[in-house]
Amino acid sequence: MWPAAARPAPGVPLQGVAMPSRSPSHDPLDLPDRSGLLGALSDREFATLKSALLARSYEPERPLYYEGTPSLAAYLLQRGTVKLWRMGHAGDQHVIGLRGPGDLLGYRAVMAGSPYGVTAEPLEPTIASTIPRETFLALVRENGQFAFRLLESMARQSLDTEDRLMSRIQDSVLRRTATILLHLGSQSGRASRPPPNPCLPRKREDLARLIGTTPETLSRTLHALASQGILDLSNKGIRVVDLDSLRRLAG
Amino acid sequence: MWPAAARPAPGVPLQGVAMPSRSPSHDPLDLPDRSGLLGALSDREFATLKSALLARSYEPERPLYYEGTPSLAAYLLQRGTVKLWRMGHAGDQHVIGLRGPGDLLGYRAVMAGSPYGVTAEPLEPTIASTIPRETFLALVRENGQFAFRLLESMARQSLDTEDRLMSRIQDSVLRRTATILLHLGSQSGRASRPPPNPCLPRKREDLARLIGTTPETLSRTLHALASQGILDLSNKGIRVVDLDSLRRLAG
DNA sequence: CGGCCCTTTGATTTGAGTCAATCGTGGTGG
DNA sequence: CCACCACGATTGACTCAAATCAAAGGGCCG
Repeated sequence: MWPAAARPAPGVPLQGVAMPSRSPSHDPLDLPDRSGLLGALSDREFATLKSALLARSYEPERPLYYEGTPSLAAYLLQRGTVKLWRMGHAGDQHVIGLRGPGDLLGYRAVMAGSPYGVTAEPLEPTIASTIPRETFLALVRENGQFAFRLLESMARQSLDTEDRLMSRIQDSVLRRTATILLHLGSQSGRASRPPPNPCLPRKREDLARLIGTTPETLSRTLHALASQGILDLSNKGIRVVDLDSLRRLAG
Repeated sequence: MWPAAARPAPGVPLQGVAMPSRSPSHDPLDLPDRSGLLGALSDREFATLKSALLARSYEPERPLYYEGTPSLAAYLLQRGTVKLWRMGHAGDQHVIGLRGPGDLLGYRAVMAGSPYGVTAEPLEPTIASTIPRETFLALVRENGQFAFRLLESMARQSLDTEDRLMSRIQDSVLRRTATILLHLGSQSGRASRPPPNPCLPRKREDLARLIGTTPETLSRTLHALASQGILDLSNKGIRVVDLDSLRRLAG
């Protein structure tokens, strides 16, 4: 069903599979809050939901759920970053998007009544609450405002995903590389002036997969950019030298 | 904003811009019915909606709306087939999907509050009702069941689109061709035994864009399949001869 | 009959993947 | 302290699917 590499390695112990309960109110990150999507819930609904939730922690690379498996629940991400990817025929990963704290995961499959369309894999230690399928559906059915917000959210994400996939279909590796470099560079807050950008995957392979290419091709692309003085690849770290040229390449 | 070729040609008169009202019950195709998504509406809502609707006919190749323009309305498709496509950097079309009678168009952009993500272009003479943005949003806000059905529908379409785009990223033209042939063949109800399949775009170029390739490559692929006795390309119409082989190729 | 499209066929190009060899670097143990 | 190893990064050579460019073929309709 899923590639061996992605399956939980039997030998590796799971740390903190069941989240120990924390102090109930002083660490908001560990409890769902009502900002964002959940803001539409009434007090009663929120209370009901909380009682049905099962908060867990997840280790990096141990997915919350797997593409192709029955969608038994939605997940409310409370802490950490999760990468959503689809498996290629050769078992390779195609990253569809990233999600962060406050995001709701897996609800699309739940609403469609289909298996999960992606695998949701934490990039770092992550905490998420499980919302069982029926609980979630009841919530949507009974709360029009919640449904409305969900619609807005799903519509935006759908457009966003479509953009990302279209880019992979029609843009050259060079252009996609430039785009990612720009995107990842800016997203790290105060830009990439401090030489090593913490947001860029350290390994070439990870960056390559994010762009949707191979390490070899990425290497060539990066060095081509470096030889034009657009990047600086001095050991450990990619630094953008000529931001304007990079923007031009990204279109 | 959009390519000149796709913009409405100013000189061509629109036939039947305002749909004349027909006998109220004997031609259901020309009036919105309450099957499908609209089934969730109450009598009152349905009446209100009908009074707000503006039914129009559209000529082939004259889009209902254009990618990148403000999403002013959703459209209820009543007759005809509409192709949804995104523009490539070179102005080329990338077909995202097809929609038929009963489908709701453009609601994703309306819900997201963004410009349309695609261009909706009729493949044949088409009739559709315009649902102004605010009317639509009010409907969704006030009718939880409608919102719920919309969520289900959007979730399914989103997964479907993602599948289609992923397939374009990682499958060969041969495989994609086989898949489309299968898909379009079965979707036309009582299969493709009557020689010409009405659902297949009659022009090679449209089919090619749907598969995500060029007419030249599609022609080669089709004839390769024909020479293996899998297809019959006798003039006017593609007929599937060896369904099993086609399934095998589609994976 | 003669255009006009659309389709097909042929020849060539090309971007990127694959396979394979080499290079660097940092960690390890002798 | 240094040789050596392991692993990732780089470079090179080759392959390949599909796009592109270019040139015929058909049909169909006025």
